[in-house]
Amino acid sequence: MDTSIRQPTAEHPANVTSHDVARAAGVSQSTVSRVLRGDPRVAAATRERVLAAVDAMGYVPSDVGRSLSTRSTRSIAIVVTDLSNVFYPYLIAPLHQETSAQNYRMVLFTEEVEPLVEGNQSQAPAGEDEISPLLDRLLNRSMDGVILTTSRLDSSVPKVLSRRGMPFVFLTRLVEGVAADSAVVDNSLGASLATSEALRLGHQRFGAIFGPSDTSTGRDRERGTRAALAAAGVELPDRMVRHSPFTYQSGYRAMVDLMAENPRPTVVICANDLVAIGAFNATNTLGLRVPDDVSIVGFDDLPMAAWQVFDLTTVRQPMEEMAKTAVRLLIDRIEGRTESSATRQIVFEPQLVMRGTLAPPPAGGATETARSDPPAQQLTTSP
Amino acid sequence: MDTSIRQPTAEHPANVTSHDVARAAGVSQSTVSRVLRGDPRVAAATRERVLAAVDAMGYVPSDVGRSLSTRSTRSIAIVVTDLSNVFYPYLIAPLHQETSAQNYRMVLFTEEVEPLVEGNQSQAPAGEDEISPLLDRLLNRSMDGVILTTSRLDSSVPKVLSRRGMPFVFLTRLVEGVAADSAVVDNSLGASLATSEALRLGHQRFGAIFGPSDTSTGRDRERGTRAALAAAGVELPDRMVRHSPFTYQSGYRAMVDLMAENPRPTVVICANDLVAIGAFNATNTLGLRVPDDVSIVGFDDLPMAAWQVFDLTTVRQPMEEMAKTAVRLLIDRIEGRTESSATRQIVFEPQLVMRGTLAPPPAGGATETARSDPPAQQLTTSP
DNA sequence: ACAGCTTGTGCATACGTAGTCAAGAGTTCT
DNA sequence: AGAACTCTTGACTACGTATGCACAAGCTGT
Repeated sequence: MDTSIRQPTAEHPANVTSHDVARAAGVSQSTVSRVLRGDPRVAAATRERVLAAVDAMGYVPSDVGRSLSTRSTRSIAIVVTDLSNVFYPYLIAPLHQETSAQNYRMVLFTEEVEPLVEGNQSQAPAGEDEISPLLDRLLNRSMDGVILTTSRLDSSVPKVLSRRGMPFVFLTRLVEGVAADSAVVDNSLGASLATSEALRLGHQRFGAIFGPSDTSTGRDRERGTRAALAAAGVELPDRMVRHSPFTYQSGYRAMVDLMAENPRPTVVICANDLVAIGAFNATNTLGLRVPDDVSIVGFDDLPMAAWQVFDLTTVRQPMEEMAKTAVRLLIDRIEGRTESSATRQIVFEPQLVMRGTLAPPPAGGATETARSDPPAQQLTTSP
Repeated sequence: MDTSIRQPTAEHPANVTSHDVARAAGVSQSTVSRVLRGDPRVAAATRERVLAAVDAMGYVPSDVGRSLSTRSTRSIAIVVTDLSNVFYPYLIAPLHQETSAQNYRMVLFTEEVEPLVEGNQSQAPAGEDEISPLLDRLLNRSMDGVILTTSRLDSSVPKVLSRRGMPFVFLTRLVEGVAADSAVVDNSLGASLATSEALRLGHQRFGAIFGPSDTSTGRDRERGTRAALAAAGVELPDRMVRHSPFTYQSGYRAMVDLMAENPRPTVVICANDLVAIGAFNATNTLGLRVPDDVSIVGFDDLPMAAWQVFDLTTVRQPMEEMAKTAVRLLIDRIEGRTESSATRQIVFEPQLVMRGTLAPPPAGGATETARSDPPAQQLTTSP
């Protein structure tokens, strides 16, 4: 009959548990649990009484208690690198939408560039993994599964997750040599679509700002572009190529750099939209007009690609659909709806979105700066 | 001596617990716990033995077990509305950085517009709160605290959190009538800075695209602009004012609409950068030049405001600092470092960032479309 | 040599929920 | 009327970690 056996920690006043509700309703804790889980084996009258007590006391079941008991946290980890990249919101929004719809929670993690700690316990026992802070947080059973969106090709994370039997899915980027479900666009095809269209419009002098070679997106888009050029017998000399991170700044700088080449390219294929927009702004600074002086092509089709001032020709990848697919693949696996052996690789079709930044090359193909030089200087175009 | 009493659920193969480690190391579970928590009262030799077992078995402590025991989850909820708004990455990135640095986890939630469920249990017992799905997830003790970034002024969430004793902080936007820590910029001052500068440059015919009136940011920025204009005796007729959500699209549309007014404003004060960029793009479509034909001012100073093509004059709010401050305020409160009575309202200084979109009005003050009309038509400028 | 202290360790329990098992009360069937 | 059932409920335990308490062993000082 005492009001409370457990002292309520005084910190969070009303820390009502199912035991408290049970006592108030004059039933056992099991019955409270059954009522709340919707178990049919409860008499209607009892159910009413319990629900009344729940309401009166403002009881909210503890998720932690439930997780411990069910060994499921209904939480999904999203691992990204550069959170401030404008690319992410368009991935995170649909990810959140889908996880939420499936009654899962979404937790963000960033994969720090692993700083290769000095051989602390380098002689770890056979079969053991180095547990980085990130891996620790993914493996401490607070997460039911993981979505990897930004793995570099050499990341150890997927390997460890795989070895530990932690469900995970690749989204956007892949890491090879690890069997896992994935949702990606055909990056190589996308890049070749854009490149082929530029060729069709008559471009012969290509420039490219490719992404980092240690990402599958960077590498595959580069491959697609090179393949399309090779098929057309058009060369892409090294001096027309830059590699840079997927950022505005690096796109800007690479473009300034490329435009100093002589003769300069008539079209520049960019690693993604953000890089392309950086490049676009560089042309603005340099006093060059797009597409009159130089054409630009992006990749992703972010909403801002369609903004009037850019009107960027780009390759669309269905990010929303990809994100939602990734969540579904993952939850299927978490909830055991996937035969554990086979992995599912979902590859989406890219689509070329024609807008205003890709047009035929300037008439004559000569550039302004090239005018003062003898034409076809370093050009080795095969006809 | 039996290898395992508990059958390992067969689902996640290696589900090693501290008991397993203890058995392997020949110590008690308590000792394992103490070693891992860094408790000094453990003999060096024992510590070694335990750590060796931990390594060999790849043991990772269960966060759920720990949370249940410590009644702390080290998780912070971030509540936002429109996740795909480009504004958020610049908030989320520093939030994540700081939570991560303080060894907390960051979980994203969205506040759906509460659909006002039909009076289900409208006669809830006195003092009881309607628990929406969001509130349920915030109150189920899986979160140590909450950062509210987008509350509309009429949101019930802060009130309920407050009544339940759940620590929370307002970031960017406020809700009045609820005592809570907050980190916001002085929106009113910021807007008046921008407006005053436009006045100083000679503008007399103002237009404004204000934000939603049910947000503190929208309302306060509107107030600041109106106050500055009133102080200068300059009118802001209703036909020169639009209210719209904080989005690109709505900025674009409102600007098209405003530019059809006759005479049209010589400067348009925008609710934030995204709206301003929408407005900027609209001028582009309409064939108007910025700032030659019309000046535009934003608010926020997103990185893209500095992009060459925009070069947007705007009011900077230190989002990174604000975000990190919010996290610190919250963690102080969670960890009981704040006297529970007093709340801390941190107000940051806005700063006008002069760039290229704000300049003196067109010479003569007459606009092209106004040329066909008698000048000073509806103008009631006091000298 | 003995009281008192320090150090190191294990035992037992709390945290809040889910779910297993058993038991009591009623019901139906033969 | 007794057997077999169904329905409803409570007692109990598992989940994995942290920690208060007790206790054993070693150590110090007089």
